[in-house]
Amino acid sequence: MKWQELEQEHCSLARAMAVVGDRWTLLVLREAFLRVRRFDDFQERLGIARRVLTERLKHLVDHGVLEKVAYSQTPLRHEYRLTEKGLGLYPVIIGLVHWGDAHYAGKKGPPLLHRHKACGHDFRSVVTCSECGEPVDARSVVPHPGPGARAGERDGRLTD
Amino acid sequence: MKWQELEQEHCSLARAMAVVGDRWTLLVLREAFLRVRRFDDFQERLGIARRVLTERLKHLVDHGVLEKVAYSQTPLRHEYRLTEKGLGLYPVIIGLVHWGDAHYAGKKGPPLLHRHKACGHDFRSVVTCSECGEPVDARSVVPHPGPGARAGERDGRLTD
DNA sequence: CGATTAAGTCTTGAAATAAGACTAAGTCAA
DNA sequence: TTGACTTAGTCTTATTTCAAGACTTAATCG
Repeated sequence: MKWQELEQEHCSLARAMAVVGDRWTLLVLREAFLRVRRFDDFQERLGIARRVLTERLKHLVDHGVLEKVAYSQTPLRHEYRLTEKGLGLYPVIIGLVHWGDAHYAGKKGPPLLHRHKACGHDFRSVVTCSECGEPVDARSVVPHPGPGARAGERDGRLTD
Repeated sequence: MKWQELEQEHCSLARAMAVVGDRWTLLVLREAFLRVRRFDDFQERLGIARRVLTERLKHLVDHGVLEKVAYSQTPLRHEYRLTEKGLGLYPVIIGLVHWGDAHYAGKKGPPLLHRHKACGHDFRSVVTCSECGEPVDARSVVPHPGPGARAGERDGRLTD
């Protein structure tokens, strides 16, 4: 399968991966969530090849994850900001960070903590059910075909 | 930056990306969460090049995300199963799926729904704060250096 | 025996990446 | 008004990775 064909895939994860699933994109977004906005800042902090960064930023802008906003008219300069759609990736980012913290932090603990403004505490993210509010993990979920499933869809199968 | 150098990085997200951040790995894990376990099944469902699949599975096994378990002695055959560490990636997977559902599902709705066994409802994942239980989004979080931060760490900076 | 299954390995041409030099257009300081 | 600097890229080249699919190995099945 070619990578671009992913966008045509039926699965939501595949489509999400077509947008954010390459080696660099989530690292670019990490920086964006840390309020990095300018080309050279992304480049320097990540050590990414400039040509690749150009392409990734364009891809993210094309998909509405970032927007290019002028912050100066003379000379004309732009910066990249997360859109609402981009902010919607926060659960993914924080999930990866907390998984990394859990398994790869050194003895001293994680390099970065996250404080919840509303309650003032450093927190871990807990995924809960939108319907009952209880925490959810992989074993407590059963996937099944939804309204957008095609006939013969294999996903959601429960065979074992 | 070379891709392998990511493992040396200090940031938890970077380290997580070194394990699961390539084009194919999260799709392999999606299948694993759908209880796909065998080489040929992964290969066929994903259309991934066999050489690349071999490499990815080995990488995931080396990092303790999957484990290789014999399910037959004669002939000797193995399957790949998620470990506890691998199951810990569920929040990331479900986050990506729900983001994909929100932005890329067709008119009919998402192709796959997720039922919470405990309450019996199809649900969306809601990220909440481990300390106060309230929902959390990007804007309600302030990152700041943690115990594992190095002097001069740039992450967590709040400059704007 | 010959076909089939499972889990890979190997080969080859095509595509993506890393590293860093170079460019364009404007600002600032002397 | 020249020369250094800033920002946001583009371009080039060598290296690495990937896609596609043929081939391999070892055992079972009919």
